[in-house]
Amino acid sequence: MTDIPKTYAPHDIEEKWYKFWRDKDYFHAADTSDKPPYSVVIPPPNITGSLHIGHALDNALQDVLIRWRRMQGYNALWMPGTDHAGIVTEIIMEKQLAAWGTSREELGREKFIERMWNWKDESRGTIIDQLEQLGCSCDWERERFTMDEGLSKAVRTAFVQLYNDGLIYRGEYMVNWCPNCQTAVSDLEVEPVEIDGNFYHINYPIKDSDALVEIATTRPETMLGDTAVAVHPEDTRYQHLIGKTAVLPILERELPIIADEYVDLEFGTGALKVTPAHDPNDYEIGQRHELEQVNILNPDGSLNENAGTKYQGMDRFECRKVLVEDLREQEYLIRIVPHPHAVGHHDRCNQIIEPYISPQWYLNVKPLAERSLEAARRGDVVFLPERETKRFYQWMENIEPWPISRQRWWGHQLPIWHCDACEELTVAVTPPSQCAHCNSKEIWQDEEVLDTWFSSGLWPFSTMGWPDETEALKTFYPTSVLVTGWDILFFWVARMIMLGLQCMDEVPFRHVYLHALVADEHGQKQSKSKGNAIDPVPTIHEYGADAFRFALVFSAAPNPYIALAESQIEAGKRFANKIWNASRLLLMHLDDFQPGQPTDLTLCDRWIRSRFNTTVETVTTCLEEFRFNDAAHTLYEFLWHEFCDWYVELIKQRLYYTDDPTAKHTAQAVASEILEGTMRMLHPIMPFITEEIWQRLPHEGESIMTAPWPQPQAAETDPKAEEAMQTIMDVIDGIRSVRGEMNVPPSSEVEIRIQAPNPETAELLTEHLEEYLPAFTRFSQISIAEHQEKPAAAAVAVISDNVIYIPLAGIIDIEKETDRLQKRLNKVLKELTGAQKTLDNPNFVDRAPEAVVQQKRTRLAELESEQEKLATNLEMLG
RNA sequence: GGGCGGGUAGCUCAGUUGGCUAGAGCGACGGCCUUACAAGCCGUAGGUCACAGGUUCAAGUCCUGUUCCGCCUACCA
Repeated sequence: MTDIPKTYAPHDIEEKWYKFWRDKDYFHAADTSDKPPYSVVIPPPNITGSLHIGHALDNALQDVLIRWRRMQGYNALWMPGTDHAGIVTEIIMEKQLAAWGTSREELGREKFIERMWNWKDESRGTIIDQLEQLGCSCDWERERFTMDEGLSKAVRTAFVQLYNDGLIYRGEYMVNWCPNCQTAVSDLEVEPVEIDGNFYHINYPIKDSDALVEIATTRPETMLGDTAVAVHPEDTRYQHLIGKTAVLPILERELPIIADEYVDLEFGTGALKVTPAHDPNDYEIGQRHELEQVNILNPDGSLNENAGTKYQGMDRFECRKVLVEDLREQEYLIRIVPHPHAVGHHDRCNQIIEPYISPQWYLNVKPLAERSLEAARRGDVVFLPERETKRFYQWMENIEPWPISRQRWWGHQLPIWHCDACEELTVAVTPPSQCAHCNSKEIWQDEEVLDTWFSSGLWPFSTMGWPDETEALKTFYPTSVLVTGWDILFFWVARMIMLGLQCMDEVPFRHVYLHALVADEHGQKQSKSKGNAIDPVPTIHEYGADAFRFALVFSAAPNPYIALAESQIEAGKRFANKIWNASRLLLMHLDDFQPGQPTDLTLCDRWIRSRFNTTVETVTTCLEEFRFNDAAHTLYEFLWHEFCDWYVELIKQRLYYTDDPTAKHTAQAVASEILEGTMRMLHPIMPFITEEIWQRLPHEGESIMTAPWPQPQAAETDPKAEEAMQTIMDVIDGIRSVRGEMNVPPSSEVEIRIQAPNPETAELLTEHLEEYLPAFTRFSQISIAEHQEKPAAAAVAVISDNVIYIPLAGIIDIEKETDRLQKRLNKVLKELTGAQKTLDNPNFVDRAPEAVVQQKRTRLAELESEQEKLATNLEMLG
């Protein structure tokens, strides 16, 4: 037992235990079991990605829940897997190809996809390995990938169902087009970014007159696609122009001047150029007035033939520059006014999005959203923290059709076949050999792929084998809780709820816990470019997985952001070391321990058992309520500041020196029992160190992972022991405080005289203090009596109605002692006045609960006693 | 424009349905290498809980307003 290293070295044990758990198959949850089910599906990380701190938090919390429920006796499934992450992954690959001097077009679709799969196979291990390093107890034999065969079938099945229900349709509308990625994206993928733009004021001549109308635009190049000018119908400035025709500068296209209430009288010049093909509002106006749509852009963002020969082929931003110069030269340009405004950027590549009309596939989510809202309102799914419910409602209530097609290659190809013969569509789960309408063999599959979030939306049931009716689905669906960051509530959580209700007729999870995003220690978002990101892997290496996990869980308050400082991880490491060393001490004195029930329990034994019992209750409640940080905090406080600071110190006497084998045995038994139980409670947060220590302690079973979660034992709650210990600890603190403040060196032995007017207190202190005190401070002799004479030149501490005298001849400084006591007295007086005032108020006595009043009275009496004793002693100092 | 969250110790943050003396980690200061731990131990200082009202016997906690910060959402060219 003495071969335990002095400091905790995480690396030596982490790998060992993880392998042990896996070999024992503890992570696996059976499809059928007598145990009640508990299930969580992992938010699948990008298969080609690596673990960042947000993942670390997310998965640490899931592992806490899973390990805890598993210990509670649930058949706990943590379903792992990865996501193909369509566009981002493809962009990274394209960059790599460019570096190799080639491109996806050059390779062709088939070769490109082949490369993607190779890359996927190579990099899969990275993120999985990182999750393992973190200690995640995922059921690895169930690992899934969004593009594996089963999940692909699920995607096609869901698509076909939705199509047959008339919810999927194709249409040519205005979409957010990313010229860089050359695909449509949904509203959610567009991030408005404030830029320092300009307002370009331009004169449009009125046909057959010298009059001009001044318009203002932030995107002058779109004028090449203008097909009207609009004013507000009640705008007196422009009444005379309505119905007339303006002439587009440069292209000289004729533009009807129309009246539309959309136009804001106050904004700009009040006259709006209308570009139905390149602005969502103008598109609507165009629909209302049956305006022509002139598309001036190619998919790559360059200008097409409709823009005129001069501008054709230019990129849109280059065109803007040239065009503005031309307008200036031809005296159409009036002025350029700086105008900061938000412009949509693609969240995956950060390039400016263009509104663009193109044929896309849409999912009409409105009916699914209504069902989801009903389910949420009924409480079938509960959001935590509660404020997230409102966000969910708000988004669901204002939901727009979801454009689900992407003009990319990496992803699930639409299960749609076009027929060259009859031009009808065949939509099927399995590839058809002929057209369903005319039986022609001249069919080909649509080249587009689905939005990645479509397959992610099926994740809670596709991973369990849907559309097959598997045992896993029967057992584990709906899952118990989904744990993820609030930033993907709409992207992912909302879609899973909609698709879960659609495909499974039941919400995918009962609870959604939306945790914080991790920021740095100053509340700044962590990002690689800022250089303030904490990288989990080196962090685990430096501090250990347990320390890192503890820091994450300890910080996981229900806030939108966590400011995680390196110092908190450091604190986690120190905590691990504390656990290690407390265990080390105990283990060094367990050589002769024969497991068995402790017999003669002393006061402190009963106290620590009672405190442990309370801790079990608190921690369990915290976890039930997803208050992870409170759970961690409670355990930290108990283990460090109660068990280590007091209990362990108190039993050293019995462990080291006693000749009484029963006394020693009791100390050994209680201490190991408490530590063992605490390790079990701490296991979900710090799995490795707790297993290592648990294995060395007396225990039942082969792993802490499968050991039962501690149950509160009502019989061990002992308020009397807690009260008595509290009194003793207060007295000890009083003595320590005097010594500390008077700078009495720890080595010097002082005399202690305690006046305890209450006979019960006097008896308690007489019985225990002499025994307990040596663990905390040195003294030559101690006397406890109901009355004491104050020795000359003594320092004084007042604890409730007890007075502690410490004669300090030669050390004591009258002035310093006077200051010290006066300061205490002031503090007491301040609180006393307040308490007196409260109790003098008849309304308080009448209306406050009896317990609160009684509490206040007790406190007042205590304060009066302290005040009196402090005053007397001050007087004696002269 | 609409909505949400926040302002508590030098820093980062806890503070369950209003009710004991507002707490923790880190940092600061003073003292200790006491055979589990200096990644430690002991002690000390530091807060008119953003501001102004209100409800209540009682407000960091509930309500109203003001202000500052952050975020989400939205079609102002």
